[in-house]
Amino acid sequence: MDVLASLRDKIMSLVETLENQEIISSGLNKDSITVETPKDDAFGDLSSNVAMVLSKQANSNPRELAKYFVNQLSKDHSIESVEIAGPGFLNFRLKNKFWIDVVISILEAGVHFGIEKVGTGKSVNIEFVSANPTGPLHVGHTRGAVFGDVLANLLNVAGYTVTREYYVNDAGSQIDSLARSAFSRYQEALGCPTSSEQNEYPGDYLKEVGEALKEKYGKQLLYEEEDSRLDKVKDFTVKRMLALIRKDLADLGIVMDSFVSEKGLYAKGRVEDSINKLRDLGLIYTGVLERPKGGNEQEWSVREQELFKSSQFGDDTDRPIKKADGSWTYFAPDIAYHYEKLARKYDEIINIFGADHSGYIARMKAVVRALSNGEQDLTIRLCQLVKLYKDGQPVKMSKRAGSYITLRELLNEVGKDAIRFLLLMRKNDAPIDFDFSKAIEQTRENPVFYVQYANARIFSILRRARESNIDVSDASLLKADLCLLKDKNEIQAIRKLAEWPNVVAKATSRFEPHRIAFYLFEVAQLFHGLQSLGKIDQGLRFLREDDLNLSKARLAMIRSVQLVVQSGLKIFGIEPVDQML
RNA sequence: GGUCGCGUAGCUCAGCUGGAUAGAGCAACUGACUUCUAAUCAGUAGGUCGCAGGUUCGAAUCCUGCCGCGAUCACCA
Repeated sequence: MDVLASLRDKIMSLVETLENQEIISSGLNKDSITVETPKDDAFGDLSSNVAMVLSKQANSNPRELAKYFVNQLSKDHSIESVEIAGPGFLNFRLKNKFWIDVVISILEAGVHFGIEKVGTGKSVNIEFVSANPTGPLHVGHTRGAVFGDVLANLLNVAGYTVTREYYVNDAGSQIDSLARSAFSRYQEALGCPTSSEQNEYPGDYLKEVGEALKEKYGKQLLYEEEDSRLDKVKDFTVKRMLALIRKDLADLGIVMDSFVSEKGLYAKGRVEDSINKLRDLGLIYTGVLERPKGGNEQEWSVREQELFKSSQFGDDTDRPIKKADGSWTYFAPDIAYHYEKLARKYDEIINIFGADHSGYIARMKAVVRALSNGEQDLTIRLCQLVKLYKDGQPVKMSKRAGSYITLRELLNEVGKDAIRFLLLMRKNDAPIDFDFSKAIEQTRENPVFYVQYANARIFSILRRARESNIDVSDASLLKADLCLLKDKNEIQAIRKLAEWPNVVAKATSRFEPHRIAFYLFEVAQLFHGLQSLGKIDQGLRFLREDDLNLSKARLAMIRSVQLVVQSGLKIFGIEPVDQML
C-alpha cells in the first residue's frame, strides 16, 4: 500500500465531510490537492496544501480552514503532530511506525510496490522507431526507440494492454532506390559491370545483400525484366534490412509486437479506403497551396493537387495527399495507416516522432481527429536530437557520406544498459549531449554505474549476511523488529522510498520516464550515504555482529531500497547487476 | 517570415502542471580508505531562474511583448 496515498485518502475523506456539512461548497476542484515530502525537514515529514487549495476556491482564510484538519488529523494514531505553517500548509510529523509500514509494504509487494493500475482494461498502441528499412538503425533512432519502449513498459505495469508497433515504409521511391543500390551490389558480387545510379545507398551493409542475392538467384536476375527483378530485389532487401533492424532492437532490449507494412496498406486498398472516407466527410478537395513565406522561393511553382483540409483541425494549412502528377504523397499512406489503426479500436494511440518530424504533428493529429469523427486523439511525443561527443569533442555525422554512428557501434562500445539509462535522463523534448567517454566510465559521473553500484553493494551485504547464517529472504526480513530503525538517516532513506509510487504515477501520466532516472539516482545517493556512515560510526553499520535484531531490521530496510531500485531498472529495461566488474 | 521547443550556478541539467529559504552532478576548495567493494562519502563555495511587463495572498512555473539558441516549414520519404 502507498502510505502517501493513504494520508491523502484521509484528507480527502475529511474534505468530503466538510462538503457534507456544507462548510465548503461541493464541486470544488480537488485535483491539485497534494501530499508530498517537503524539501526541508523543518517542514515535517509530509505536507499538504489542502487548506490553501480549498480556501482559494471558497474565498476563505486558509489558516482557518487548516485548523479543522489539524483538529481531526491529530487524533490519528500514525501521526505525531500536525502544524499549520506559512500561508496555510499542513505539516505532519509522523510516528516511526508510519515509515516502518513503508518497508513492510515494499517487502510484501516487491517490484509491484506502489504501482497504481490505472490502465486496467484499457488498450494502448504505441508506435515508435518506424525507421525506413533502408539500412541499420543509427543514434538518431535510438533515443526514440528507448523512449517508446520505456513508455510502453510504464503503461504496461500500470495495467494497460500495450501494443508496440513499427510502421514499415516499404513502399515508395526510397525503397526503389534502395533496391537499385542492392542490385548494383549484386552485379558487383557477380563480377559484372554495375549500372551506377545517383541515389545509391553508400553503406557497406548492402554488400552482403548483394552476396546473398547472388547466392539465392545466381545469375538469374540479370536476365529478368527490369520490373520483375526490381520487385524481387526489393522484397529481398527490405526483408534483410528489417531483420537487421529487429536484431539491433532486440540487442537494445526492444521487441515489437507488430509491424505494419506500408506496401500492405496499398495492396489491401486501404489508401483508397481512407481517402474515400475523408472525401465522404467533405475534407478532400483539389486546390493550390499558397507559397510558404521565406525560403526556396525560386523552386516554388504553382501546383494543382488534391488536398486534405487539415486546417479545419488545427493545422496551419491544408496538406497535399497527391502530387501534381497524381501519385500519392507520403502523407496518403500515413493516413491509411492511421485509418487502419483506428479500426483496431485502441483506447489510446501514441506516436513517438523524431525531431525531424515536428512538422508532421499537426497534420497527423488532424487526420486522426477527422477519421474518428473527433472521438480519438492522437498523442505524439517528439524526441529531440542526440549530439554525440567523444572526449568532449563533437562526433561529426554525415548521412550522405554514410559516416553516421550506428546503433550497433553504440551497443558494442557503450552497451545496452548505459545507452538506455543515459538517453532516459532527459525529458524527450530537450536535446541530449551524449558523451561516449563518460558513458563507459565507471565513476559517479556515470549515473548508470552509480545506481547499479548501489544495487550491487546491497546484494553484497545480503550475501555476507547469508554467510553469517542470517535468513535474508523477504519473508524472514518481514518478521524483523523494524521499530529498531530509528536513525534519522535511515528514516530519511525510507521517506525517499515512500515517494516511489508518486514518481511512477507521474512518469506514467505525463510520459516522463526521466523522472525515474533522477529518482533512482537520489535513492542510490541516500544508500551510498548510509553505507559510508557505517565507516565513520561502527554502530551504524548494516551488519552488527553484536546485535542480530538490529541487523535484520537494517537488512530489511536496505532490501527495500534494492527492491525499489530494481523495479525502476526493470521499467527502464536494464538488468540489475549483482556485482560490478 | 510562420510553427514548435528550449533559455535556471563556470559546465551538464532537475524543479513533482502556482507554494515555504530555487536543487543535484561535474569542475574548485577542505576532510574521511588495513572497507559490510573509497568505483564511495561528509562539508564549503557558487544564482537578477534570458529581459520587461501582467495575473494574485504567492510566479522559475500561467499570460503578453521583446532578445538569444535549436528543430521544422514545397514536389522527397
